[in-house]
Amino acid sequence: MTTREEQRRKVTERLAGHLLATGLARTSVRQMAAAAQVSDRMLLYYFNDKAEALGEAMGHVVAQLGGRLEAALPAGDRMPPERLLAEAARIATEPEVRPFMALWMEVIAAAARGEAPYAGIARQVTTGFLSWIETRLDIEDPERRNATAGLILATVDGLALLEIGAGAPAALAAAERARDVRFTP
Amino acid sequence: MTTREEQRRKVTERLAGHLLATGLARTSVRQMAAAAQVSDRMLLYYFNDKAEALGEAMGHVVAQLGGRLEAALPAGDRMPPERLLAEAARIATEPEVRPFMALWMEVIAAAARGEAPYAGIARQVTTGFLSWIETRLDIEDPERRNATAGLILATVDGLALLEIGAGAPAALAAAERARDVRFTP
DNA sequence: TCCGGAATGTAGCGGTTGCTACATTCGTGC
DNA sequence: GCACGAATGTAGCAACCGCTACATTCCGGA
Repeated sequence: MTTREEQRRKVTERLAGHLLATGLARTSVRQMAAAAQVSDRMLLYYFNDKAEALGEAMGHVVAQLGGRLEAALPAGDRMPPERLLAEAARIATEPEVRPFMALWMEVIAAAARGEAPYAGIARQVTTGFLSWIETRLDIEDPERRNATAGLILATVDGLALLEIGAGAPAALAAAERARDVRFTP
Repeated sequence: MTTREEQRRKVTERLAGHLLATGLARTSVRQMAAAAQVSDRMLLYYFNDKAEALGEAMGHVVAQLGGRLEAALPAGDRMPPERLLAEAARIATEPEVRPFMALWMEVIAAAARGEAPYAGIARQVTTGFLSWIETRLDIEDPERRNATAGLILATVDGLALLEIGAGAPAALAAAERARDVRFTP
């Protein structure tokens, strides 16, 4: 028989996949249980409540994305903001990364509306992104580096947002145009 | 006795206010009815169903924002993308406009998740924003003008998004940094 | 072999959702 | 004054929500 911890791990992975595939739309306890191939009764046995299950799954998703980002653009070599913006836009529009961005939009929106687990998650992920960007910027002044990281993150997130509202071609054209951006000084 | 059309108009206005004040969180039929000072039975008498009521209210909100944008930056005088980006960022962070941006984020997220009335609304509003920006850009080439408008919209929306995830000060610093952006050529 | 605790199933609670059937009140034209 | 349609209230439906009480099954240790 599989122990509770094992099942919890397995369910977490399946839930993460489910989130990436369908977003936050199908996250009722019964729907999550079905996606994890488990009865709803058992889902709430493995996790104390729905928020814990969702939080665990989101954590798994974030870790996955973290690894992917690290692989795509290893830390260590710093670059000017123009190049980092282009790289970030490129990565964010990769087919494998786009489910993450879509989910990310939903989390942000849920956080904006103050839904319980999401506000904390959004804050945590945002600061993670910001420091990821900052450690790759070759800007000396910390304040300017931080502000620039914010602007780059805003632009990349905004491109994902544009894709939702105006379609992929428009977003792609705008991402292309982002290559013409220069930061002064 | 007030006729159905009158009530419908009044309820639409109140619903628009409710949406701006509380977002999409409290949009069950009963909650909307309470906000409109009307019984839920009557709300569904004035409108055929919930989607129609929400759509009407969102339309009212959009029209309101449209007027505000027109007043803040009248059409007619075209400007370089750098200045328009700065102006747009300034307008989007005005206290009176921020409820619109917050609601806008939620609509986009709902659209991303494919919820019924929101996908259409998001598309309509996005193209409205894009053309608003385009008609104020002094770029000759239509394709470049369109792509630039998309990038400006993405940046402004992204700043609103950053505010949710990282707080107002970080978003403000990034918005400030957006003044240093130059477009080439 | 049996016992105890972990794992699992069954059933259902109280609440909210969007929506509607039915009855009643109301104002107006005749 | 009365009839008729518009306007409104009352009550409730079936589906879903998160969660849980209770019973049962299962397996390892004594």
